[in-house]
Amino acid sequence: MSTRYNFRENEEKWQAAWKQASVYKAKEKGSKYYVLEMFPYPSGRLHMGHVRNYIIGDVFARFKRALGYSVLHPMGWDAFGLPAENAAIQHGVHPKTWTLQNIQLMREELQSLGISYDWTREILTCAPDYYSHEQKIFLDFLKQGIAYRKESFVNWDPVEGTVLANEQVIDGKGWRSGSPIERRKLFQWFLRITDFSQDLLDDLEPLNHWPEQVKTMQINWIGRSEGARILFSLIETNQVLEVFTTRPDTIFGASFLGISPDHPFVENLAKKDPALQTFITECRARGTSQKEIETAEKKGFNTNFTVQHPFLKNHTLPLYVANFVLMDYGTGVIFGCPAHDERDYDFAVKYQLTILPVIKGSNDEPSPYEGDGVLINSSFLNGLTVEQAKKEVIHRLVSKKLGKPEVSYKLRDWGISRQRYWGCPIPIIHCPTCGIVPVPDQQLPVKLPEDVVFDQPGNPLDLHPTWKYVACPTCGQAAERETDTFDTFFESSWYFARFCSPHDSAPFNKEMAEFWMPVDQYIGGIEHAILHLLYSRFFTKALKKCGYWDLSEPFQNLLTQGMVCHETYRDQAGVWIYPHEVEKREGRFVKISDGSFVKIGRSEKMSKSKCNVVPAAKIIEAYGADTARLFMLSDSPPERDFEWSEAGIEGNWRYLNKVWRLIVSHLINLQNIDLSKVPLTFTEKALETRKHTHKTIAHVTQCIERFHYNRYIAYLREFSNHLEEFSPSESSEKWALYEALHTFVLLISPALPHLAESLWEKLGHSSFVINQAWPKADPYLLIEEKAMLAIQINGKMRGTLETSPHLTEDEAKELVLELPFVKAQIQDKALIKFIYVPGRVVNVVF
RNA sequence: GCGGGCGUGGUGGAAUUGGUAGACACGCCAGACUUAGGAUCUGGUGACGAAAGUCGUGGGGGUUCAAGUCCCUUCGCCCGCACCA
Repeated sequence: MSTRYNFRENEEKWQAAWKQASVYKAKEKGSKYYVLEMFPYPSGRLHMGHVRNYIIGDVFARFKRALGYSVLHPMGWDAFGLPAENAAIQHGVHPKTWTLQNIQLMREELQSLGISYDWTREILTCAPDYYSHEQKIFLDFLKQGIAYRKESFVNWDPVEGTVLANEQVIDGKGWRSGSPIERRKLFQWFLRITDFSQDLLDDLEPLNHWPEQVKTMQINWIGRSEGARILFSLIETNQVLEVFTTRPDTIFGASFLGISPDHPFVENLAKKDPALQTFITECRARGTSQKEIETAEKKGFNTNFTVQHPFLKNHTLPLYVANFVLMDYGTGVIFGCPAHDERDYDFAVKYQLTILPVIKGSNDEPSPYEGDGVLINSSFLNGLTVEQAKKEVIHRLVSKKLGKPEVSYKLRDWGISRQRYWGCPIPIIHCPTCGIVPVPDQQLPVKLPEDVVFDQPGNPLDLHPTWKYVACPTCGQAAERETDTFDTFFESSWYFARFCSPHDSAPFNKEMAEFWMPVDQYIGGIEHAILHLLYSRFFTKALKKCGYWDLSEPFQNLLTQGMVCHETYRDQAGVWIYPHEVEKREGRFVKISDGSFVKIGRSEKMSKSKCNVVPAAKIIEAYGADTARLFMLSDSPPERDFEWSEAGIEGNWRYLNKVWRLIVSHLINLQNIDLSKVPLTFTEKALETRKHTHKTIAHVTQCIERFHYNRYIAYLREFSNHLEEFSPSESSEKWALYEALHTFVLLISPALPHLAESLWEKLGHSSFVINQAWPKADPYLLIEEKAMLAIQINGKMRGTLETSPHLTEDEAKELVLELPFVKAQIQDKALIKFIYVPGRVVNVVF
């Protein structure tokens, strides 16, 4: 009898059998459960981060299937994106070829993991069959006023003559050219996500099964704040500048007005002021990323204009152009109150502006003081609290017609134009006569041309010799196609809907979508906490507005999983090297090629640049899918980072074999008895095993429901340790063993589906274990009659006492105070307190 | 800079949400067995101590009969910041 489990043979066998029987095909009947993992970008090979994500989802999908749900568990490819174009530039391979090859490889790897996907629903976002639908969706957005065009900034590389992604801007310079980047304005398409700000905020609250931190991040991102809009008139002209502030109460501490360099007023002014023009150019000599803008040194430019203070006659404030004032937030103009705002304070110190405290805290706080307090130096506001003062100022502004209350959001409209080839073409035609003309429905899809070249800077679509030249659909005159493509977040904002009816001629079938949606359990990386999830939520609402469905939120439950990390290694020269180039010899790590010592770095997120990646395919090849699955599940809870190690995978491989031996070696104990009859009485030993079996069912079920997968595996190990030592001597014990082994195999099946099938077969079944119902724990076998009571004296642990968990406080007191070690400690001192938590702890305080 | 997290033995992590810290493993140590293996089995393993015991959940302070868990403060690391996906 083989003592080793042949994973290669068995995994292949069961994968083929499942496929043959179409067991994972989703059917629209009964109670549905939609499990979705974030689909991958086909970057080349499946990495451990993907593997972890899909295994987490698979365990849950299999569990729900066993509980009797109709499960939808699909997979697809987020196939448009920048890396394909980079590959085209670097290696001369066409983005489509590169992408499809990657998908082919990754699909095979994914299938070898034995994940329960319904592959008949596979989606490729780069296929016209997918992206044509989003052109339709875009045109519907346009009709509803959700899509529009405006000018906005991009990262411009003046050497390459190309727009760069933020990722391609490193320290303010282009990644290839090394040339300083400038912000340049371009007409681009936007989606009015800001129209949904309040809905996106309000609908977050009932999402009880989303991680609190994700909700908090989204709330902060949307950034609702209540404040006031205040009008300031310029002394020198009769113009008015509008300021949004959340601190109108500090108006008497205002010492300057700061205006964004990108404000139209400033741009106008600069036409006649070369010095200001130079200042603006300086401010724009960096990328568009928020981090870059906010960490830049604070700089100002005195316009020599002044504005009238709304409440103080003969009091004016200087107007500075300030690089830290963002045009995208509020009105692009602020009033600076240096005594009570950090940034204003720094600015005032630099430009020697007045710093007048107007709020007094309870102590003498150092400037700037951003806390609560009582108003001082503030005319009619003196003595009021901050809250009261805000109300009063707004009231007075309204009566003077110099302002009004206002709610503002940090959330900005979503720019979806990309000046790139490998994306979905925006279905718009620019006509010199008719202007912007949507491509008519019957002319959809606008397909991406394949005959493009990447040997010159700029967008290959724009440079294509013929593609963009078309007749205007309205007047028939010569016109040009829009050559920008969609942001690839567009594809991932509705793919979950497409999965419900992936071959439908509409973007999705309403009936099907309303059957499967919302996604019951969504799983993906925490790095998507804001953008992808917010955009998908927005799309769901926008699609509702366009009549696609009657749904407001796409994802009922959300699990954000942690990253997969690995130790990093460097050779003697300090060059990063891969784990497979390293070996442990006599307790030290050496480079296999030359035996030199290897420097071990700390564990970091697996990345190609640090060479600490372990390819999924290699692991599956060496240990099999079930071992990889087990390791991924057993070591860390899903939401935490996962530490990949050679020792870890080895240990789990050994456990797999242990399970195999456990069942196989017990088979002899199940012979020659009638297992179909439940015995009327059980020996104490049999009963103990039965209790263990049912407690394990209860524990495991709860652990899986709560995604405590590492504890799920821990309970299985504890149970198998028990079963290893169990040797039945009479028939009720044999029956208890039979029950235990069958239950064990059922319980491991979501985690180790191939091994479970093999063992199920060994136990004499010809059906699939994955089609079996999930076991139910017998409540009578879960009852505890004994509890270990912890005895504390003055809060310190001093011993334990085995008792019934149902003792009354008086009974417990009587028992505990008679214990010798308790008596010895108390002696004749008076008892002050006796604390009793039934079944858990007593604390004797004297 | 702004927003959100995390921190428990040599290692990954447990700890019915304030009630016996270290479940379950990995590693290590000792032993057994053997057709000498990437095998299996048994025992040990938080630190200090001969023991009684003392100390222990990044550091400091606090609340409580009782703190890994709650509060304040501090340090370190990670994620996101709107054109990577």
